[in-house]
Amino acid sequence: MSNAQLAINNETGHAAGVNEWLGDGQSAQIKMGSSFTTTHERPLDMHEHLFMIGDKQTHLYQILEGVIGVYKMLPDGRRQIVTFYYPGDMIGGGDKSNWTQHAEALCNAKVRCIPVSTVDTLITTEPGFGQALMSMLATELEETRDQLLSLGRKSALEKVATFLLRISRRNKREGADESLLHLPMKRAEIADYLGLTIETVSRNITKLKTTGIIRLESKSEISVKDISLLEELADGGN
Amino acid sequence: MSNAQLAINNETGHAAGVNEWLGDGQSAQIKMGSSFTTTHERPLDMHEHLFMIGDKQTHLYQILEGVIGVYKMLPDGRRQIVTFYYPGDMIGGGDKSNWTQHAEALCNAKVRCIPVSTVDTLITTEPGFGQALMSMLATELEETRDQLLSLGRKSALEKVATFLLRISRRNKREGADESLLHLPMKRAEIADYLGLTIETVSRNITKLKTTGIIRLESKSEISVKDISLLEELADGGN
DNA sequence: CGATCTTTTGAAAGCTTTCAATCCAAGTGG
DNA sequence: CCACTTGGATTGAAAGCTTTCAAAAGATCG
Repeated sequence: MSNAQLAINNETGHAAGVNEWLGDGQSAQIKMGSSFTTTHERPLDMHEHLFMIGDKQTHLYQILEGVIGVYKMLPDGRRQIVTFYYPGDMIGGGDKSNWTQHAEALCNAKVRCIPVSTVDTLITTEPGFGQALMSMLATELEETRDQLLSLGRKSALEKVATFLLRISRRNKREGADESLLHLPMKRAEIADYLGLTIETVSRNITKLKTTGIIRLESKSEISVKDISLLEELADGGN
Repeated sequence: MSNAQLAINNETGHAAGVNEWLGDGQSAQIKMGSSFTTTHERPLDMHEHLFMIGDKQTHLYQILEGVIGVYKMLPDGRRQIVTFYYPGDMIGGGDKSNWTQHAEALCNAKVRCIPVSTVDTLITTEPGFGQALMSMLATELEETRDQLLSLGRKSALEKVATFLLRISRRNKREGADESLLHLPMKRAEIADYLGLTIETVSRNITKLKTTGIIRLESKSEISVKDISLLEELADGGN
């Protein structure tokens, strides 16, 4: 059970243990005491919605493949992506009966659907499961607060640097190359995540490229040439 | 036990039930099964820190009086306040052993300190307590995501309007006058919460005043003259 | 190879910040 | 009781950064 998928959206490196019960995505079953509960997988095409705001929260989702973007919108169409979920991450865990935002696949994806009733059962029958869920929420809150710092106080260049660094760190944590970043999402989605426009994102990626800090292998493939410089930029270099 | 203090930082109106165990701030004891655990209160002067980043997380705190600001900083001094905690709110509940941000009293305040060991005990002995904590975290995550939308996608005027509206709704929820807003914090703290400068906050409050949407009774006392207009502004008027 | 979607680049406009000065309210001391 | 001091809030003008509008350059797909 120890593999990269064990991470629960844990940017901070916490070993949130929800997957100890939910498995690593290879099995379709969840152990509950001595019995098992069957879940089902759901494939998602690029841009397909997993749920929309107001939908009844019937399941928790574990990302198996691809990346899911969760976002909020203003009535006039402005959009803010609040988080990207990667394989191994769990979506849900709150106590709301309805979703309070939209979730859309940013590329072809696959999720495991766990009925909320199963989750409720696990909480009462499996000691530690509730704690794991709590830990997951706490980690997510922590990351969201970091993002607040980015959106509220960082310049466009710093935001982009922070974003790339976050991907680099995720790679490192999962044993992948921390210098080779894959961006599964479009510039528009990076922009909506960083509170910028497409053009500003593009310009600042170009700036990082010109400075020699990164290299664009392709539009969605970036190699970091100088991580320490990137870190300095991301934290408001000092 | 049913009073305004029951709210757990619940902007969304959720009746998170942690205070069912922790009481309403009038008692110094917590019921644990048939026994009680004693906690202690701690008064805080204006600008006194409740904890600093990196400090060991020894207690959870329940706000009894005043307002506490929780913030993060960049190495060069830029600050982002991630949330304001009001009476009835709980600080903590994550699973981190150390605080990941600073907490400072914005005015004279008082908190009840609950040892983490007590919390751990409550989680295992009091059915429902863990759920209540989880609910609290979920609500906080939700609010933080709303703030992301503000910081990432709203104009300065919209941010200020949203901020005032949030206070108005808190008042309403607690049975206070939704049209008379008391701002316990300085402009500088509003600015650090909204990702703006003091001057921009001031200018936009003036703008709201000039438009007749609000009236400044004093520097920290605002009366809302047209709530629906304020709401329209806050949500990106359409 | 043409059509379409995405990214990049350029130039002007706009909004927020920065820098500076003034205003205000509260507290202090004579 | 009235200057005087002080910290905070407001207002003004210029600078700066990001957005907007527009167009060109790349990709992708049939």
